[in-house]
Amino acid sequence: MTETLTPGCVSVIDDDPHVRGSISSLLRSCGYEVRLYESTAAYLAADRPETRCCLVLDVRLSGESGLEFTEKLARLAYAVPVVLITGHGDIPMTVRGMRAGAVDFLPKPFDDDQLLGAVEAALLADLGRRAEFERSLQLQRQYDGLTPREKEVMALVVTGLMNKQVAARLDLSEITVKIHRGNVMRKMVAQSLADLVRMAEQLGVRDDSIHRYSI
Amino acid sequence: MTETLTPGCVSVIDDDPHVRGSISSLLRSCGYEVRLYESTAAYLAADRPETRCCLVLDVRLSGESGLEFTEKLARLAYAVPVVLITGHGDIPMTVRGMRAGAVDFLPKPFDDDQLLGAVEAALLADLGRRAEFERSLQLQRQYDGLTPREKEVMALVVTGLMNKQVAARLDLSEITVKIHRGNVMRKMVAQSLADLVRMAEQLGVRDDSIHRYSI
DNA sequence: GTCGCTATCATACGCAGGTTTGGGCATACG
DNA sequence: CGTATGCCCAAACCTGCGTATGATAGCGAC
Repeated sequence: MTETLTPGCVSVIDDDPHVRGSISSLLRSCGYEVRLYESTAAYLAADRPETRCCLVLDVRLSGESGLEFTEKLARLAYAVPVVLITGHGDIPMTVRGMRAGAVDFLPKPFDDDQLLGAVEAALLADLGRRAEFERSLQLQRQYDGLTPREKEVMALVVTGLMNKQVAARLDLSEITVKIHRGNVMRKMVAQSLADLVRMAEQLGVRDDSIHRYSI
Repeated sequence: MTETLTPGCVSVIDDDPHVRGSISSLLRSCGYEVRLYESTAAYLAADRPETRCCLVLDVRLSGESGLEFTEKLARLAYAVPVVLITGHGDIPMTVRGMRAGAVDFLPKPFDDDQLLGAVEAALLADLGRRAEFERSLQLQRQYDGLTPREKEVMALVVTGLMNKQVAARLDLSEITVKIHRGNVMRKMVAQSLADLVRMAEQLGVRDDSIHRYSI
């Protein structure tokens, strides 16, 4: 019965071998790739899956708690979607898990369909997140290729300053600003100022010394 | 003991008069303005507070459930932060509430401090949300003031097209595009193309007929 | 019908953006 | 020491943008 819509890799972290086994057999029977870990440390030590993936994580673990780990993951640039499961859950724990960005929070025992639904949602979430992450990584690589001066010029240009104003602010001649600006456009592979502005927005690049009138 | 950091108005919706009364006295003693309702319908019928505000909402209500109401609120442009409270909560209910965007989910009975903390967090959230809402409202008003043609020109301009290209796409002469473009800048109160691009981003204005190479 | 708004276009001027060519200076790396 | 890189500037040139000024035309409101 392989009716999986979005195939992918599910990493299961649970310190109970029996739980790992039953979840594993369920997911595998549906066509998912499954990797099993007994602790968050073991998971971190392993390689990341290349394909779409998610995490099924027990809240109560011997080492680091599943909640703490979820919160830690949320602080990363690229967070894997997490499905939390627990045998002894309560409402405050659920609140904390969901706040940390968990896709779902399932109290044991749960139906097969509940877990499958949560895993499916998590893999679907990873689809979009992964694409966005790749884009922002590429953008960051381009931005890192700029020289310090070019970054300064870019920050001022995307705030809407004219070359003349940029030159005054950086104590340069206008022609120099034009050259830097041209370099920025080429290195960032921006085909228009509008493009560059959107890239800067996504990178969080802006001039701190200016108080903007809008946004 | 008025040690409130962010004063504001708390609307309490609970069908139990006793609960309303006790929550009310607690919040009032801390300096909050409190309004009491016995149903979501009664809340909707009343005026919205002008100041910073939040909602304390019982999950189990006689009419519309608190969860449904929270989900409905979340679909609005400007959603009031909600603190959910319940006497008979479980984990799936908590998951649903938090997914709907609730700030907190408190099982009864709760400590005074728990409610106060949640209300404080909700009011703080409303601070930022309210400012952002005002800005986007203002922006929308300006955008609505554009003529259809001006909106078309704006959409193409912020994607990075030159006047010449915009003219070709709309089958106009370049000078006409320039005039429309000037009108757009003036009506949107944008001081630079960069400003206009950011405004368009926030408004969700973009040209659908073009496949963008980035973002 | 007249007023006002929208939309269209033309000519022309001034300013801003962008590139090329060419040059000078400092620093870092081998 | 030579080379590369980053940074700076200038003259010249082309293109694009923005704004007058002026003119025509359709359309809805009063």
